[in-house]
Amino acid sequence: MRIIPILASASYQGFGVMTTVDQRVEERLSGRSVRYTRARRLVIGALGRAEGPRSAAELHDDLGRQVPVSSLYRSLGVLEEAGVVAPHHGARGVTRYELAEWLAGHHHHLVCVQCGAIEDVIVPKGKEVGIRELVDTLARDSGFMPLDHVLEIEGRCSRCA
Amino acid sequence: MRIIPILASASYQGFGVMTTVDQRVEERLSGRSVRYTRARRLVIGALGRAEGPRSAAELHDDLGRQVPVSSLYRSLGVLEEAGVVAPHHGARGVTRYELAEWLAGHHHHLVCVQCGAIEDVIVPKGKEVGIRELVDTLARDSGFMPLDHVLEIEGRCSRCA
DNA sequence: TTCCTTGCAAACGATTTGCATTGGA
DNA sequence: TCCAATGCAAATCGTTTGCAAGGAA
Repeated sequence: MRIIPILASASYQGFGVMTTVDQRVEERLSGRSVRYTRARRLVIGALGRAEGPRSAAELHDDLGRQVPVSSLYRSLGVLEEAGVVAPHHGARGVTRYELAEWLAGHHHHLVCVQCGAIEDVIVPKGKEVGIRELVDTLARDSGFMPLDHVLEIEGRCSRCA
Repeated sequence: MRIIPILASASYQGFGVMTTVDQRVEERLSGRSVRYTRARRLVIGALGRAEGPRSAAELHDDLGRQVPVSSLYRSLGVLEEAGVVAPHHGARGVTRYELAEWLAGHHHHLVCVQCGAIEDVIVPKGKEVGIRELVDTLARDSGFMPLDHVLEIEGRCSRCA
């Protein structure tokens, strides 16, 4: 989520000055009696540094293979349950995770159909409001209760073009 | 894709009167020297009848288990390669397929986070133009070559609400 | 102590593939 | 005819889980 420096930075959304992602996660987890263990901290750190959603295997590499893949799956599961990370389902049945929106800010995805890489993008506020209204209308008209939305832009990234 | 009767119907986009999905697929495949076999016809028929993307397992049921799952995977692979169907990656590593946009018309998805069901929706033309412009801008600004886009609206469907 | 987390390996489920057989242009 | 498509079973690959050991409260 590094692309969104402003939203992801220290003081965001009512958290006082100098509240880091790590601190906000810690607070949320303790409020739910969920331990913020070493492995979980490493995962949050890696996701905070990533440019987009990461899979368990990718995180395993990102973290220098010091955390076994099965533990990553378990950590990701707990963090997802706690609403700290959110899953994204991509090609070849791979699930990638990213920090939840209250941590990373609302954004959309550029998905490379060639190499599978996913990059985050943010939409200018004005446009985003338009999208949200559209989403609400479409959902309501179908008796659907909208919770979130993502605009997935598929194409070829600069490297694969 | 049944939700989009007008776009999916007989005469669409420059194909003469009474051109069915089946005929258009036949034409496209023969133009590429790809056989339109019994299994492939059944798959196209089932997708044409579906309300949204279907997985290999779901198609297996839809077709009364007369086509083995492995054959469905192979048919879907060929049809995807030929640009006749398009994949959608969902929860639990399940890939669902739908007719490509030139057959089904451009649309978006309502994804139920509870049961995983996906429903197609179309956006009024005016709004859709706005989305397309936004997509082009966002992609270009990131050195990305946009090919397609889907607005995924996640929420709870009427049955799960 | 007591409950939660971790690591390893076995289990699972979706998808892919090898191979012998069948089918379509 | 003759290569491509199919069916079945075995193999893959991402992900989940059982179980014993390690940690924190």
